[in-house]
Amino acid sequence: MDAYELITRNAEEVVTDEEVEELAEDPEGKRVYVGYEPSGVLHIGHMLTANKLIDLQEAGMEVVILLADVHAYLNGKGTFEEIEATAEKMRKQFLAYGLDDEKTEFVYGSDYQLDDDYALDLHKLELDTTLNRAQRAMAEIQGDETAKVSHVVYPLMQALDIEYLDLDLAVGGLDQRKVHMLMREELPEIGYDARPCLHTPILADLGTGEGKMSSSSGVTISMEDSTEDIEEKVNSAFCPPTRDPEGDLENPVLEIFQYHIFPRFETVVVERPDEYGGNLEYDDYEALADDLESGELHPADAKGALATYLDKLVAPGREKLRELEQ
RNA sequence: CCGCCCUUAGCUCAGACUGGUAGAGCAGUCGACUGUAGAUCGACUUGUCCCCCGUUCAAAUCGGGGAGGGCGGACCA
Repeated sequence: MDAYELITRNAEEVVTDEEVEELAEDPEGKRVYVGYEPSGVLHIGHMLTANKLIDLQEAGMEVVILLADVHAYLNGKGTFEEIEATAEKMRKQFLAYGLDDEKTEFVYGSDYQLDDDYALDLHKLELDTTLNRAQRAMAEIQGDETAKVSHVVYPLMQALDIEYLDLDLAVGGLDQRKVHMLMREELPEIGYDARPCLHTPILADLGTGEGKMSSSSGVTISMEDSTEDIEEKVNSAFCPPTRDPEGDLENPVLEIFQYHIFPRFETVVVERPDEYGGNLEYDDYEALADDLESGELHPADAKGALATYLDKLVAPGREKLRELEQ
């Protein structure tokens, strides 16, 4: 797999393709980031962007993880002390998950976001951005809450972070799209370069297969889950024997194979009783999805394998959490 | 500062006028059927009715006070 392919695989959107192609020509030492509001426990959504970061490290890039404590504060997630504690837990789980300690730089937002020059640049952005625009950028992150002033400052800081962390590429879920577009428009207005960005998809709800509605309600897999929890959640997942379920629905089991399992494992072995034809082995996602579609692979067997591999991904983080509690 | 509206199950809300031990839809849980899930049947669960004080035999409901949330306040029409 060449660098460009590795950098862009499984991305839902690349902005712009030309700019990323240029990065891919010499990825060594280029800086990329994802910003996370600290939460004590890593979940499957964090893991999805982390997978992309691992790809980028493999391509030779330097990864910056922003532990966005100030953002969390602005989003009403608690006191700084509380946020700090969860951020540290989060950092350790990312390392346990498989990010390279040598090539990963963890930065707290509060390390630089309270400096004078940052604050002045932020005000410059405020002066240049309409309330309406900032609020729209924030809508996905904010949910149903009534907008506070802190909520409109939030995306402006995200834009500014990309300059202050000296990045070459910004990564995020598709829910970050409007924030990144704001960044691309506004950074040049205050004299900085717009950066390219890369968006991972938002996977469908595991329980219902309903897509595109970011985080919120449904079943989620996290580092807190025991092996049994994972088996149970995966077993109760929506999984018709097809790649394209009726209507707007997606097949979340296939999605997890595509975005979480195959990027991290060379081969996937589906254990199957002789009664149903014995074990199956796959080297890539397409082969597995084809077999599910054709009926060669039964959803129940696919789920068994999915739970096994998901558990392998979660196990180190789960272990780390256990250590931290002692 | 002033005015109006809202607060009841996890969610959206009914019930308040006319006091009598709290309801619906969705969600959730459990069975049946499928070698998964869903769909479909069948059953089940769910409460600080925002808080305090008062009236009353009895308050989600009436009265007073408070909290939280939403919307509004010029001119023009």
